[in-house]
Amino acid sequence: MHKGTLKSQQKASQSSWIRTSARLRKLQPVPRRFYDRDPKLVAPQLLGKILVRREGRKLLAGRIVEVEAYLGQSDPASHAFRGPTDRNRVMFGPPGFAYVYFTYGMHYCVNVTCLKEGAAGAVLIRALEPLAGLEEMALNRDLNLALETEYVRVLRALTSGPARLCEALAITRTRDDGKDLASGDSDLWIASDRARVGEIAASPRVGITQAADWPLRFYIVGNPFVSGPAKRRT
DNA sequence: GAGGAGATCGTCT
DNA sequence: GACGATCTCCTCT
Repeated sequence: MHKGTLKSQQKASQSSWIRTSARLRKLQPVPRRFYDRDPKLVAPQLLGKILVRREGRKLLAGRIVEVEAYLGQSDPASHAFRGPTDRNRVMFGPPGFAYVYFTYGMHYCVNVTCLKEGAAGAVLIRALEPLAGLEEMALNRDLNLALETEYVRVLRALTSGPARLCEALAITRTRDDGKDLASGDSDLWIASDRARVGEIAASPRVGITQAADWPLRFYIVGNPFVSGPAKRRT
């Protein structure tokens, strides 16, 4: 996508969301039964849903544009492959909850749990298209959205990656691991505005060494907020 | 634009 | 003690 096009489209999208942010507060969370299925089915249908963070009176929100499915104890790449531990305990609980883990000594990543209690599927949220609370997200990421010349680059860097989006939405293990994402009473939840999603593609998951060729990464084709180099985004 | 290396610490073996 | 569901910066082409 042309940089100018991205900028104008995003600004239009953002302003329309600011006008309708009251509507966001009224959106129903995606119900728990949605997650009570095979992560392979949940993952592509999670695209287009909205991850919402409440920070006091402010709402930070982004549309999910890239995910990965992890199949639990049948998946060598899953943290749950070797059974329950202190770290992955949430994955073995009921569906629709946040599994937040810490990796590479400095990053958090967030999953939503799938399948009934005892089975450990999850979907990793890899990228968001920012919709509301962009200034707060930039602040959380220690980035500056005010620089006109840097706007497009900074905008894309806000939430295009699993650790980036966690930083933007201030998601940490201490604060959010085990949080109910299917409840509007939570300060972190997933909502649906029934927006149309474009073409969806599947590819191998990123950054893993086991089951590295399983096509369990799903993303919206052509969306500029999908993570990774341009050749991986389309 | 592509590729490589360093950062940094929780988790697991 | 080794590794990792990552990101950023720097160098090279």
